[in-house]
Parts: sequence; structure tokens; C-alpha cells
Amino acid sequence: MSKKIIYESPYVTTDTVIFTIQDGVLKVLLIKRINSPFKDTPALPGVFLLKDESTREAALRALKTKAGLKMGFLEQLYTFDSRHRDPRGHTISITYFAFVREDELKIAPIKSLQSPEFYPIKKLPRLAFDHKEIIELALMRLQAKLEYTNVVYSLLPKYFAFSELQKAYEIIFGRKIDKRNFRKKFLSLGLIRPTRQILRGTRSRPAKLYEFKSRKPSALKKFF
Amino acid sequence: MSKKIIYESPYVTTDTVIFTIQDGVLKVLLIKRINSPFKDTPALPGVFLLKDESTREAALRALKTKAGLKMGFLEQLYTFDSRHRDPRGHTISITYFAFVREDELKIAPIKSLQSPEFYPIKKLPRLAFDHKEIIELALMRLQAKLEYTNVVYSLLPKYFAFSELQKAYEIIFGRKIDKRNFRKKFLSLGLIRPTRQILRGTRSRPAKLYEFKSRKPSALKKFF
DNA sequence: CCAAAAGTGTTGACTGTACACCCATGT
DNA sequence: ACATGGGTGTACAGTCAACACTTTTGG
Repeated sequence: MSKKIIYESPYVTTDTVIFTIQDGVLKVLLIKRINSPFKDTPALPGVFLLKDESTREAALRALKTKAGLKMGFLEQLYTFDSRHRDPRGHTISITYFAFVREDELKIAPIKSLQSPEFYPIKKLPRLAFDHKEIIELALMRLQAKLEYTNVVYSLLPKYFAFSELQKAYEIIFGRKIDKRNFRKKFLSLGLIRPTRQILRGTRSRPAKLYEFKSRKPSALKKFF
Repeated sequence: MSKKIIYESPYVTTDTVIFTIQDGVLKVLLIKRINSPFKDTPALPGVFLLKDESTREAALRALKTKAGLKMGFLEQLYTFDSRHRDPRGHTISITYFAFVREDELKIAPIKSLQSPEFYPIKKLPRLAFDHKEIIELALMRLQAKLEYTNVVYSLLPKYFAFSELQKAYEIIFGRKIDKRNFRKKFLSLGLIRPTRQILRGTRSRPAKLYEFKSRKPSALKKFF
């Protein structure tokens, strides 16, 4: 029945890619490693799995203890298991990713913090382990997500101008989009509605503010 | 440096969903478990990971030893880690999936076989662990793959009639497709070319046979 | 000659894309 | 008054879906 299992398990870790937009640039959250291997090298926040801990729980724990970030939703990205990805021995990493709005980026001052910082994705330093590869995959998934789902809402505040929405898309895809076409297309999806709020004080014409009808993830038929 | 790691790792397994089309029906490969838990219950072929074995290698080993199937390509599906998915203790499973053509289904007679059999996906028996959930996810991915990539080639022989191609799509999506529109759309993708081969002996008009220009996986811009 | 599947085009609706000017405010 | 970003419509091209009849063979 519950016979003792004789196989020797590999080490199991999680690593998480947190994206945000800051100063008009897409950034990822990295910490500085305080131990060998790769001491002092930037890396994704990750931890070893504890007994009976799910990988998602472990990922949230890593974000909280190493980066002071309290996240809700995380989506599983991929499991990395190349044989020599960790010099400490056979180690697999179940990776997650998520996006946060700038105004949610309250990094709490905890003692265990490991110099968390957001780095522009265009200018990443040399990273520990295979974390560069993980970030590249996460970026592809982020773009795919924007095309097929309504997840942009997690990058925007409750009330937002159309131009902010468009800018988020432009930053993540790295190209300009036509204003009129974008507005038409996005409105036709029926995901957002105009509000009575108006954004003033911008030394230009005030902008009508919109809000998402729902802030639950849902898949779309077509997008870009 | 290489300090001894003190965390206790969960058990690590792999499970694989192999799809095929047989008798005009989509089927998955299952084995019968020979040990507890879930003794004699159908399950996906899977194994515990060995020391320094990659999860993909382990998945291939499971297919070979438990089902006598020698596979090439496997694609990672998802990592399942619900806390109580395995009564033997904390166990995560990295899952894979693939499709094979009927004529590749040479199940080799190996002593270790565990009654491998293909089951119609519409009439699955009660399965061990969370394997039903795994199969459901794999089916969704299979359908998505057909929409965005050229992977159908792995379900078809080298030379095939257009109607065979269409039937593969109809079976997997579970609905009829218009002959003329399908032909136009698929030809416009430029993935296949007509050959000089002709399929005769069908008591109806002979069919021109086509072949894929390339049998490497590649992503398409648009599809269905 | 009959049954069976192969093969073939047109139309209308919709979707995506390119493109340029006026508007409301802050300074 | 001017600088700044907000807001709007049209026309063309490409794509998708609906739809029915003729052709070629085997039996």
C-alpha cells in the first residue's frame, strides 16, 4: 500500500517573473542573490519547495519574503528541468508569471528582503541560472495573453484614459498602434465602459475615463 | 558553496497523454496500474523521476517500458501539484502530450508492459489520480495547436488525400467543416503540395495525394 | 447505370488597415 | 495664441461563411 518510495527526487524550486510598466518601459522584478551559487547576481525571486507546499504557494512565499511583494494571481508558465541548470545538483523549477500595476507596487520593508528591484526588460544584466531564458518565455506568454484575453486590466488602474490602455499595448508589443483603429477594435470587444470621470490637469484636452466591466480573466475570440 | 540542502523535496513524476485517431475516433493511451494506489485502474503512463533524469526522458521511458511505445517528440503540457493528488504523499507531476499516427502505433512486446490500450476520449473509464483533468487540459491544447500550428502533419501519413486532412480536423474539433472552404484556407497556408500520387481502389473517384512541404513544427499567423 | 467520394467558384458580410483633421484645455 | 494630447469617419482590401453541382471511378 503506502510502500516506501525508493526513487531519489530532484530538488524542486519555483521562480516567478513579475512584469510591470514603469516610466513607459516594461520591467521585471529581480532580487540579488545573497548565497552561492551566483552570489550577488540578479535573479528571479524563487525558493525551494517546502513539505506539502504547492508550487504556487511557494512562489507567493518567495515574492513576499524576498521582494516584499504581496501578489494575488499567478499563472503557471513552464517547468524548467535541463540537467545542469543548477550547480547544486539536479533541480527542477516550476515557474510562474504575473503583471502588476505600478500603484500596487508597495514593496513592504521586511528583514529578509534581497534588494528587490525592477529592471527594464530591454537592458537586463547577466542573470543567475537559466533565468534569462525564463524571462524570454514569460515575455512571449505575456504578449500572447494580451492578444487572446482581457488581462490588460491588471496593468491599469480602476479608471483609465484610452491612451493609457493603448500605451500599455504599445509598450509590451514594442510598436505604435493607430489611435482610431485601436479605439474601434477595443470598444467593439465590449470589455470596458465609459465613466463620468474625467482626467484634467494635463495641459491638453481632458480625457474621458473608462473602466473594465469585469476584472476577472476571460478569453476572447479574436484580438489583434 | 555546495551546502547540503535541507528542504525535503516532494516526489516528482511525469505523466503523458498520447493521442491518436483510430476508426475515425480520437483516442488516448492508458495503461492498467499494477500497484497500489488505484491498482487495476486505468491511468496515464507515468513514472517517478530518476536521479539526474530530465522529465522528458522520464516520460519517454514510461511510454517505452509501460506501453511499448517509442516516441520522438513530446511537448510539455503543465505541472500538476494539488496537495492531495497522490495518496502516497506530496507528489508533483510534470505532464507531456503528443500525437501519433495510427500506422506508427507499433506497440513492442516488452515484459514490463501494463496492458496499454487506446480508449476513445468520449468514453473514458474512471481514471487514477487526477488523470482525467490532465487529459481534459491536453485536449484543449491539442485543439489550440491545430489552430495555430502545422502539427497536423504528425497525425497524417506522408501522402494523404485532402479528405483525410479534413477528417482529422473534424474529429478533433467534433464538428463538420465545409469542404470547399477548408480546401481553400488550407492551401493558402502553403504548407502542403500536391504529388503525382493518386489514391485508387476506393470505389469512388480517385483522390490526388498531398504531402507536407516540411515536417518540422512551425507556428502560423492565422488559422481558424 | 448506380453509388460514392472528389473536385470546383461566387457572393455577401464582416474585419482589418490606412489615413488627416478639428477639439478642449492649460500655460 | 499656441502647444498638447483627445477625439472622430471613410474607403479599400482581405478574409470568412454559406451554398450545389459536375466528375471520376468501382461495383
